[in-house]
Amino acid sequence: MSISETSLSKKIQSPTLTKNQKIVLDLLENSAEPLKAYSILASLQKEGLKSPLQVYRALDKLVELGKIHKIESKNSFIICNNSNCANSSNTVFAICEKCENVREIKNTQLFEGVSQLAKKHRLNVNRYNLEFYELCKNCKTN
Amino acid sequence: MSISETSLSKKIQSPTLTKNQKIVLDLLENSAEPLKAYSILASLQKEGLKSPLQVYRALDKLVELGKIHKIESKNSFIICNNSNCANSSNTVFAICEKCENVREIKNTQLFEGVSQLAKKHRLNVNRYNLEFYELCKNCKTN
DNA sequence: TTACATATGTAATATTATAACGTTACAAAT
DNA sequence: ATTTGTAACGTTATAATATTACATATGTAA
Repeated sequence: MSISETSLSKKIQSPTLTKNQKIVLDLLENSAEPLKAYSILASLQKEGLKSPLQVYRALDKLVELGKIHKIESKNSFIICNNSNCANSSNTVFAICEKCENVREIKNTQLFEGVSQLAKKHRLNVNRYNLEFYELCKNCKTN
Repeated sequence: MSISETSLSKKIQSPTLTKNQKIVLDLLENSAEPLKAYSILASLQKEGLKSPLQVYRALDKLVELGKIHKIESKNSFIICNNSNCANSSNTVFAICEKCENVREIKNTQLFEGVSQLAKKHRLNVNRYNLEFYELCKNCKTN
C-alpha cells in the first residue's frame, strides 16, 4: 500500500472541485503567465461565469488548497507547479523587473534554507512568501 | 571629512522633500502601523490634500527613496525603520496572521543570509521582498 | 533665459475586491 | 425521511484601490 493510499494522506487529499473551481483552475493550468481576476472573468464568460465574485470565490478556494498562488505585488494568480505547496504553502518567486515575467521556484533546499534562517533569528514562522526581483534571461540578452 | 560628506554619498543623499511628500512621511512616521492610501488621504485633508493622486504620488516617491515600504499583500505603507534600505531596498517583514500586525525586520545577517541563499541557487537577484507569516506575541498569549 | 525634469492640482475613470442577500446541493446525524 | 450544518452558488450593488489625462507651476542646470 503506497503512502498516497493511507489514511494519513486523506487529510491532505483535495476535495472534488466544483465546476467554477475547475474551469478557473483549468484556465490557469493552460496559461503561461499569471492571470488577473477580471481577465479570468472575461475569458470564462462563455463558460458561464457572470460576476467577479464567482471568480474570486473560486480563486480563494484554489489558493487555500495550494493549487494556485497569488502574486501579491501583481494582483494576479498563477498555477502552482510545486507539489510541495499542498503541504507547506511557502512560496518563492522570481519576478522580472522589466517584463514582469514570473516563475515559481521549487527547490526544497532553498525552502529549507529560508526556514532555517528564520529559526536562526528566532522567528516562529508559519509560512512565508519570498519574491526575488531579477532581470530575466530574455531581458538580459535583449 | 566623513563619508557622508563625500561626493559618493551625494548619490544616495535624499533630495529635499516637497510639501506633500513631507506631510505623508510625517504621518507614517507617527503611525504605529501600516496605513492605506485612502486613510492617509482622509487624515491629511486638513493639511490640504484633496485627491488620491496627490497621495499616490507622494507614496511612490517615498518608496523610491526607501523611506517607506509598501506591504504588497495588504495594500498599505509603513515607515522604514532600517537605515540600510536606502542602499539595498531588500525588505523582510513579519506579519501576524491573526491581527495583521506588521513589523519590519532589520537584521543584516538575515538580509545577507537570504542573499547568499539566492546566490547559492544561481539566482541573480537585484532585490527581494520576504514576508514571514507568524502569530505575534500578543495573539499567542491571548 | 531657455530648456529640462519634476512636481502640482483637478476631474474623470479604470481596476480590484467585497458586502449583502437569498438559494441550492449534499453529506452526516437523528 | 427529516433535520441540520456546511459549502458553494447566483445576483446586484458598492467599496476600495489605483491610474490616465491634461493643464500649470516650480526648481535646477546649461
